[in-house]
Amino acid sequence: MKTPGDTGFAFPDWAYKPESSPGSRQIQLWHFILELLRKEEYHDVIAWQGDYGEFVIKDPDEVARLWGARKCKPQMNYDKLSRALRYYYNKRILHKTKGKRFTYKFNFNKLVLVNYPFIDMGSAGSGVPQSAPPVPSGVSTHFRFPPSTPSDVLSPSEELRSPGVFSTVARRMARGSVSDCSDGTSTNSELEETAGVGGSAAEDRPADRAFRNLLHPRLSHDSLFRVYGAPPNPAGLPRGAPHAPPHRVHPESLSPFPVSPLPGPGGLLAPTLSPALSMTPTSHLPYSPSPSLSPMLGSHFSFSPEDMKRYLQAHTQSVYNYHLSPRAFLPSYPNIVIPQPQRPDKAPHLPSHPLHHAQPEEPHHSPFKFKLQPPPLGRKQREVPPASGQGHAPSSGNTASSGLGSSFSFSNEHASAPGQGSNSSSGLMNNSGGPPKIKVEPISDMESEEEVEVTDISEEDEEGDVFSPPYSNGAHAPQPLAPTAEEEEEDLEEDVFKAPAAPSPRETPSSPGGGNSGGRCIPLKLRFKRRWSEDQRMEAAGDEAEDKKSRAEREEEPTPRAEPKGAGQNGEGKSPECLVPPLLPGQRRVSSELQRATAQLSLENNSC
DNA sequence: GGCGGAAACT
DNA sequence: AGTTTCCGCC
Repeated sequence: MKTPGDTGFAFPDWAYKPESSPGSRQIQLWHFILELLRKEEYHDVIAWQGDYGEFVIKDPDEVARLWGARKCKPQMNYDKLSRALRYYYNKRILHKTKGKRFTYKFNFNKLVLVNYPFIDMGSAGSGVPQSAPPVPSGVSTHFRFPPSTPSDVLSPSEELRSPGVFSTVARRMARGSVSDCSDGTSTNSELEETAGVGGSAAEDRPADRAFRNLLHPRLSHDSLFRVYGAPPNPAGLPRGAPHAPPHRVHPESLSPFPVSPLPGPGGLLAPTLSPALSMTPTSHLPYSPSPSLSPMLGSHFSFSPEDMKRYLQAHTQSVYNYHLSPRAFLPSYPNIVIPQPQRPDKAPHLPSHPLHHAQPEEPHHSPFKFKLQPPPLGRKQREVPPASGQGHAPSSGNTASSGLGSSFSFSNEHASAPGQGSNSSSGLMNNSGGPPKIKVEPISDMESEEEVEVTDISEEDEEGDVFSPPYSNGAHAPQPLAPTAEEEEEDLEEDVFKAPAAPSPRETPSSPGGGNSGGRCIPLKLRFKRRWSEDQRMEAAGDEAEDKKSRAEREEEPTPRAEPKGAGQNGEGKSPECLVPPLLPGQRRVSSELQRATAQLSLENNSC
């Protein structure tokens, strides 16, 4: 079956970085989960399993303990942790794999969005997201993203996403920032605390040691994506191997790939195949390393229309192949490299020093020059708590340099905006408080329009929600089924996708030809931003569809009212999975759009 | 075990 | 906003 070497699920490294969580200065649970998942030491407590993004918590108590330690919440337990996890359902960051205990699944698409609400390719040499899309490791191909420099765009402070694989930890260590917990010392974040933090003082686990290993730059840019592949670690540690060893890792060579090593997945539960996330090449989609990509591989991108076009197309394709949502994906990763099936190991840039924590990686500059959205920097950076240092309170965080956490947050417009905002129960929805919100059944709005309607490539259908496979028949239009619930999820992604791509007829002031009205580069950004906002607005208006509660508030009028939510949530019914056939047409459309957009962008870019 | 409302906390 | 805590329900 697949290449043994690359087994494992790889999430983009940004996914592992706490900093990447938008708006949160502290590590978020999903980040933490990801961290644990990527470490072999914890494979006996939590491990990938089944489809891409699916993981099982083998030892709930331990996971809870670790989480509690991390957050300095000694009383944490699985019940609480799981509640937090459940909140992710609404956000669509996570899904529960039904029928399997303690098994959840990440929604990669969502994560992308969350992390890159504004995708920026880094202007002037700044960064492209270094992260990588999930790679179908099974196939030996892996993506390679051009490393980028966060530079100005996102976080000047560099913290945000460093090119390397490092997580905060590394950075922290490097800069000696404080950890969130009491131990104000250097703390290596993550796991370490486990040992020394919250109550369970040093337990003396190997974690420490292991932890350190984690820091290794094993994932250099190139290897990034395969993240869990088999790095220089043939020893037998199946790094992120998908299979779930009952205890510790076994070198066994189970099917390395996420296909579904576990029992059950096969056909039993539909959930196993989550189209959206599943990168499993074998599974539903024929992943074909599209040759088209090859040309661009490695080479850097130039903004010429041709390149752009090709590039985007390639991306599109690849995205589709991987079942990723181009919307989210494309813009993010301009230079995807998909190596032919070969040993991933050959990555050019391997970790130079196994033990060296420092990240060697130097940001390569990406050739890209435009940035889609200006990073809303600033804003909350200031929040520097009086480092109390001890206690258990989550103090500190990062003091000095860290300001970046916020960089990702949506700009104000979005923050409150509907597009995403949907969340659960909390106060959001009720801004307006009393007035009953009317829920509009959106039905098709978003797609109808101009842009791309790649509707579904996206996600969720886990059991219906993850991304639906392409319509093989070309005949079907996207989402013939129910435009309802699941569909709207995609909107989010669409936004992303659209934003950059489409020259909006209406709003974009900049004329396609002249491109910039006025300020060259900046206008572009603004344009995107506006565009984005608009899209969101539109979608919001229309999509509301079922989103359970999330939608309630919509963006209409912001009325800050602290009202205890009315709770009117609609029952959410999960639709049984419905796989949608592959959409070819959509794809095509996308390409067109992309091309057009590309052209426009190119022009503009040039002007810059 | 899992879900989700509600309130509180940071 | 993102949990944390508590709880009733299935």
